Formats: sequence, C-alpha cells, structure tokens
Amino acid sequence: MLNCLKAIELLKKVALRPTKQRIALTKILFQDNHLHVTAEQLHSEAIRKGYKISLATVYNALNRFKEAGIVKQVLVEPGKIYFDTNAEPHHHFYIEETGELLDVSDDECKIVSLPIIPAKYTVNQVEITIRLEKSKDADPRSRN
Amino acid sequence: MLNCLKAIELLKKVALRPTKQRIALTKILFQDNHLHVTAEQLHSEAIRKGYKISLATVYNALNRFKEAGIVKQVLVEPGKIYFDTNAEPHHHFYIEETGELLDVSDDECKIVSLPIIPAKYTVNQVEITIRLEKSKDADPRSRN
DNA sequence: GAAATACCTTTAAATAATTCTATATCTACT
DNA sequence: AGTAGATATAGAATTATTTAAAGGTATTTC
Repeated sequence: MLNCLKAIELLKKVALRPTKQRIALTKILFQDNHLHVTAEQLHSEAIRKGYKISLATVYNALNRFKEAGIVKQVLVEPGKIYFDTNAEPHHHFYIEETGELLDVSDDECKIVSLPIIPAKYTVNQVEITIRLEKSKDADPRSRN
Repeated sequence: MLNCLKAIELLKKVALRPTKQRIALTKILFQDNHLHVTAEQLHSEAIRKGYKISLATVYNALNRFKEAGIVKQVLVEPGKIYFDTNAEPHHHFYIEETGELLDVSDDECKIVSLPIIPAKYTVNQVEITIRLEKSKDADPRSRN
C-alpha cells in the first residue's frame, strides 16, 4: 500500500487536488499488484479501512482518475464497471463464474493480422477479453 | 427481412415458442446483413413497424435469444448492451464518437500467441474490440 | 497568514438501464 | 375445444451511476 506522500505525489503529477478522500482511494488502489474493482467494492474497502467517504465521491474520484489516465475502465459484465489500476495497454482474462478479472500483458497476446481500418479512422485501442470457464476435464463423468 | 414462416422455423429450431412478439422481433433482427441493436432501439423499431410489444418483452426475448445462442451481447459502453445478430465468433470495430459497431470477421484478426491459461480453466470466447477515432490527418491544421 | 476563489465532498434525489412480479393471455398438446 | 404450462404485459422494483445544491476544503493572491 502506498504511503500518504507517494499518494499526494501521484495526484499532483496528474493535476488533481490531493484531498483527504482522493489520497485515501489512491492509497488503496495503487499497490504493488494491480487491482480491478467496482466503485462499490472500492467504497466498501475504504469504509472497512476506516476512511470517511461517500459512494458518490468514489464515483467522482474514479472518473477523475480515468480522465487523468491513471486507471482504465473495463467492461465485461452488463451494468457493472470495473476500474483497473493498470493503465498501460494490456488485456484480460475474465472468469464469469466468479467475476474475477486477471491482467494479460500486451506482449503475451499478439495479434498478427488486423483488419483493414475504415477510411478516416485510426486505431485508438485494441482490447482483448478472454472469457474463461471451468474445465470439464476435472469431472471424468462429463466426458463425451 | 425474414418472412413469418422462416421466423417460426428459426424459433422452433432453438426450442423457443413462436409467439407473436418473438416472431416480430425475429423478423426485424435476422436480415441479410447483421445488426447491432440495443433493446431500446429494437423496441422502437418494432413499434415503428406497427407491432404491439412492450420494452420488457423485448428484454426478455433478447435474453432468451442470447441463451439460445442466436444473438450475442456486446459490451463497449458503460450502461448499454448491444445485441449482435451475428452469433458466430467474430470481433468488432467500435467508433466511440458515433456509437457505431462494425463486425470484423474472425479470420481478419488472428492472434498468434495466447497467454498461458490459468489451471482448471478453458477458453470460452476471445473477444477483440478495436476502438477507433477519427483520424487527425484529415485536417491539416491539427498536425503537430 | 487571511481573504477570495475555485474546486471538492456530501446527501439526497434523479436518471437510466434492466429485471421482477402478478395477472392476463396465448401456445401446444390431448 | 379444453387445458396445462409457458409467455406477455404494465408497472413497480432494483441496480448502477450521475447530478444538484449546499456546505467544506485546498489553493492562490496579496
């Protein structure tokens, strides 16, 4: 977990006022390993840690963080936004059964041939989502 | 546009009762070229065509169609579900400015190296979304 | 370092998309 | 045709997210 100084430093770097709430969220979010959270989850975690912050503020902060480019939105499930603290270009495994999201680094997953891009447009981002399910192999009865 | 008989045939094939409303939606959805619609858009289109159907029924029908595997959900924008009448494995261009979704066939877009799949899991589906934006090249003033 | 200003957080309510529920109606089978 | 069970409907409920208004906090300017 980030300390306060590092959190403030990060916020200042992206021209966001280091308020108490943003510092708290920054401390929770930016750890050694990347996180994938919904606003709700992040809010719960902040409350659990003893910070006083409202859900609306968490939404505001996450949207500000997204605009600043320090988090990314990931859409894998209807009606739910995951925020990813890994803002670098990368991809995801998604396990529907558990709702778990796992990072896949950009170079683990190379595309050889991209289709012809429509005229007047340029590629902004390529996102690959690999949806996983539990293997059937575990249960020999379900072989066919 | 599909005729009634073809629509009923399609519904029966996937073990869904060919009710008036499902037939109407099937007729609108399954055309020569594939469609990407939201429930709202499909509902409007059905009403425009003179069918009597509620939005809730459109949602129900689309979810049943999805379960039956004749349409696919596409998630590209928070709080909005696109339904794609192309149920085959394929990918998408997404133009954020217009909300337009375009199909990219599976073999136009080949992945060479997939990452190592976590143990006990198998790949269900690989989805590639290529987000596009208007080229800056079009306007010479915006060169830098 | 205090006043002015711009920005932030909060609560509550609004909104939007989607799902649920109870009842009425329809479909498929006898 | 009658009937059991599935489906449609309207409207309410739910869920996720955003907005509004008012007070609070950080930053700027002197």
